Amino acid sequence: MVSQVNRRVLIVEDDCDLTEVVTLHLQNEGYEAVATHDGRAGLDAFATGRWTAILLDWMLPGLSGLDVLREIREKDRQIPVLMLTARGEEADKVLGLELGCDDYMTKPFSLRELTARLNALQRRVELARDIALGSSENKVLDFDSLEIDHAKRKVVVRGEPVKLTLKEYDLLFTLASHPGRTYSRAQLLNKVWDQDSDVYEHTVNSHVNRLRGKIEENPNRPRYILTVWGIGYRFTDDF
Amino acid sequence: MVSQVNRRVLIVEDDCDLTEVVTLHLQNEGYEAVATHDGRAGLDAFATGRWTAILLDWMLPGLSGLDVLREIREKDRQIPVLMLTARGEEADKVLGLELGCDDYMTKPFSLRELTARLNALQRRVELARDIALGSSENKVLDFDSLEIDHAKRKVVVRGEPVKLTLKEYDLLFTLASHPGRTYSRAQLLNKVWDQDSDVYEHTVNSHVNRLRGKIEENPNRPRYILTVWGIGYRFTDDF
DNA sequence: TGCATCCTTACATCATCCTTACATCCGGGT
DNA sequence: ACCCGGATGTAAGGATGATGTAAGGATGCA
Repeated sequence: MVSQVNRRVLIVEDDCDLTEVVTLHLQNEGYEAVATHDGRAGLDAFATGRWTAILLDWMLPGLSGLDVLREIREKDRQIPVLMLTARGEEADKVLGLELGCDDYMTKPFSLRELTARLNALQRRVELARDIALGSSENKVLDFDSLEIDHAKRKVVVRGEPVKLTLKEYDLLFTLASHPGRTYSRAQLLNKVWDQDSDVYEHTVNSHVNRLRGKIEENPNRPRYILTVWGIGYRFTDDF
Repeated sequence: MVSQVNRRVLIVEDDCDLTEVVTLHLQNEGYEAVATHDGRAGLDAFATGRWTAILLDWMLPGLSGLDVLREIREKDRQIPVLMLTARGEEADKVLGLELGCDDYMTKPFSLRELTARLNALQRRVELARDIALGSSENKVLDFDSLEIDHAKRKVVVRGEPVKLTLKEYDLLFTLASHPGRTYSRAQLLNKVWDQDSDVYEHTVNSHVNRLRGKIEENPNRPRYILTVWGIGYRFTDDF
């Protein structure tokens, strides 16, 4: 599961039964969730600025959901807003989305889908923040003394950068992406080599051999790339 | 209306009638839209790196939409993906969203809602990019003996100002903006050259060659602009 | 027209890859 | 325990295709 550090959702919805269910469910999913029951209270809560997302009902007593959305967007263009509504009218959805909400769900909705959509939204803003902060978006596979930085296609073994060729790298990355999973030579040919290149399966052995020579301490007693006799190869899952 | 500069959508959907309608509609809305009709073609198109969003069908011949999503997310965690599907199953939606798509629509859908959701997604990433750029714009990239002043488009190497042509500068800046990241020639063509200029990939080599001649001490043993064999080029990150 | 820049082209050079041949290992049957 | 056949390990070299390089013609702008 993704790191759900400090996701705090403000719920603005007048139906108390619904808010209770949603609140509990989101709390179960690791969110901090607080409900308010009309637009004014919602805006006051929003003003505290402690929220990472907002769940906003369309139909509210007093200020409408749209009014609330508008006021929110005047102050904060960034915070993700997911609107809820009993109406399924296309025109309403379009209007809501154009006014700056990020997603739109029609009642009745499934709690799991609500959570999933909320998660997707939170993931996106968290990603954006990470990038803005400069922490690279690199996916780095990190095994005990073997690191694979896929964005840079760089491999470091026991502290030393290692120069791998195209095929060597692709082969390693494919295997290391699913530690413990066994790939036949044919499967590796399909993944690493061109689809229709007619290449001997033995070629895989050859490349595995050179790869081991570069990343294993004892190539004849490999620790990372293991042979599955009669089947193929797998990356170890001893981590 | 928000600045709709260069929104380019890649559509991956096997139903040709549908893609045609969607393509036309999106073009009407100011998008550049191109359709591919199976997963493999979609991934190939994705690899060019010229898209700002992806519209992805769940059911595809060959690779499934989920497979495509997975491969896309391995390479790019950022690009917004909107999934389309005939199924309305909650479990599917949840799965898709958890695997990293940003929104999910069930067929049949309204074109206006599709556009609205796509707009909302694009707005969000553009916002994120603006924020990210705001913090790094006008920055002077300063490598050990190579300075790039982007506001002035001036480059100084080992104390000496160097005169670069338009393309040379754009190429250098693109690469140097993300040290360590590898760009394929196709990606560089898309970033540095006009989108639809049909230029040989070898042209990139040619420019890299001249650029090296101007900024490298030993052009045949480059220190800044490195070749990634079989892939493309990258700016060194040895700083 | 003159100039700078760019794209193409042709050719040289180089890294990588596939193959090949042979050694070694494994597992099952006797 | 031994042997055998097939699977795997190993290393080297030529073929292949990618990249480096330089020159010249095309293009656009002053």
